[in-house]
Amino acid sequence: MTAKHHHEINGSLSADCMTLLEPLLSIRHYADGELIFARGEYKAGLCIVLEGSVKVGNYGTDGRYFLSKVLKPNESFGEFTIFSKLPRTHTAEACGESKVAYVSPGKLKKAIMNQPEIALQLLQSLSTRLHMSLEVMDDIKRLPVAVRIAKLLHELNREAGGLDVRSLSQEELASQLGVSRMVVSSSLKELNQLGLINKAYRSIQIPNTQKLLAWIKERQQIKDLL
Amino acid sequence: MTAKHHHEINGSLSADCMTLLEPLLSIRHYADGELIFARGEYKAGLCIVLEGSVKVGNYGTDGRYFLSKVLKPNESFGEFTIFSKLPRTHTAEACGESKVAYVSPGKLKKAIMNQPEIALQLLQSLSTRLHMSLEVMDDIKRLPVAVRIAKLLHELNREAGGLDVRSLSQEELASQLGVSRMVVSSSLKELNQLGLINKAYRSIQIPNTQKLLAWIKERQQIKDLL
DNA sequence: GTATAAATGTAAATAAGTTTACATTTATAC
DNA sequence: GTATAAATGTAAACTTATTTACATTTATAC
Repeated sequence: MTAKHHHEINGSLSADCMTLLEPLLSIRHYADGELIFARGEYKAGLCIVLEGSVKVGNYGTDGRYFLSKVLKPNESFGEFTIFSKLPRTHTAEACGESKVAYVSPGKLKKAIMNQPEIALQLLQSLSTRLHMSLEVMDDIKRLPVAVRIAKLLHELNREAGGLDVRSLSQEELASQLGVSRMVVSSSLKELNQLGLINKAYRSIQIPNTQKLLAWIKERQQIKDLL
Repeated sequence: MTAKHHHEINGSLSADCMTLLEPLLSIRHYADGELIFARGEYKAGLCIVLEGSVKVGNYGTDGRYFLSKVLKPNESFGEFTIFSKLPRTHTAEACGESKVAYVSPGKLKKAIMNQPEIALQLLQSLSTRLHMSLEVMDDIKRLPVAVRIAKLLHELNREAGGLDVRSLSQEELASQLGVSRMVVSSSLKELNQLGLINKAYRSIQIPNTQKLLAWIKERQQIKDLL
């Protein structure tokens, strides 16, 4: 991919967007594990993670937990409660001490009418996230778990800014991918033996990002993009 | 779900939105199977299906085809090429004689700045589609194929306006769900034996929508929304 | 009508991932 | 340091879906 065409794929809100939204925000603090929104609630509003993280997922009738995504600062959720009048379909909980901003539907819509740049920013975030979501769905359909784990690790590594992925349990990886912990364990063993990762207790290092990426690309099943 | 809260979940563009966008559209006709955009292309632009349908998917390096979605009139695609400057990640092909509208990035952005209502409409479409996509991903993680087929049939049936789903091969269903034709065949057999569908050659009828929905809800694994 | 192509049915062998169960390692609280 | 909890390793039994292979049914072109 040429430099000209290289763009970070990231669904979080840009600094510009945060500046534009700042006057609209009501800020709330949450303790670790505290409920932010529950599945089924009709209270609409855009939420933006400012500090800490937010776990979005659902509890099955049998008590099992299905994780959808762990949101980090500048990531938003709940757009559809504003623009599509749908109820909350996922439960959001603070993951560690967290600071979350809230924007009411009325305020946001009014702001968009006055400052359409806000809309452009939100459109960027939503279109990127839709795109990422569709890509992940494609991956689920065609890639074995080991490759999907490799992609997730690479992604987490990139987001964290090239650092090693500390304090990340295999349980969490499994939850994030929607697979069992056991298959994560054996896949990581495989990646480790190939020298693509260095695994330790609650920690995975990627010694060579390029090498990992090359390994993934070989297994993508579809033609590479430029 | 109360009437007050009932909303059709649908990612397509509203009639209002189509009216707003009308002056911006360049229209093109495509023959059956004709290429609209190929994976990797950088030509940005929003596309809206006006007539016929558009198949969005990708061809694997081994020739296998992975279908993402079949788009029907008033459904759009390619937003992320405008708002996120990403290349086309999927190949779009006409599926039968089709009429597709095209909006250039410049025109669309300018129109949004002048008429922010357009942005609200696009935000609705995108947030709904993101939401639907995340729901499907949840389903993939926790539901057996038979239930996912039932949900897809119910959805197709609803979209088609309560009619039977004609001219729908099991191959297409399999492609859409990303599973093999054989498991679709046996799942349909199961649904048929339960009296939830009537299947025939290239056609599936749903005799009782409520009954099918009830069967699905029993198997959703998570608490029903209201 | 008949031949052909498309779609569907079915079943055995295989593969991938889950579940269950328990051992082992590592961190942390006291 | 030691006890305890959390995380990880591993393997067998099981489940689900794929692959391969072929038979059968249905539509369509001639």
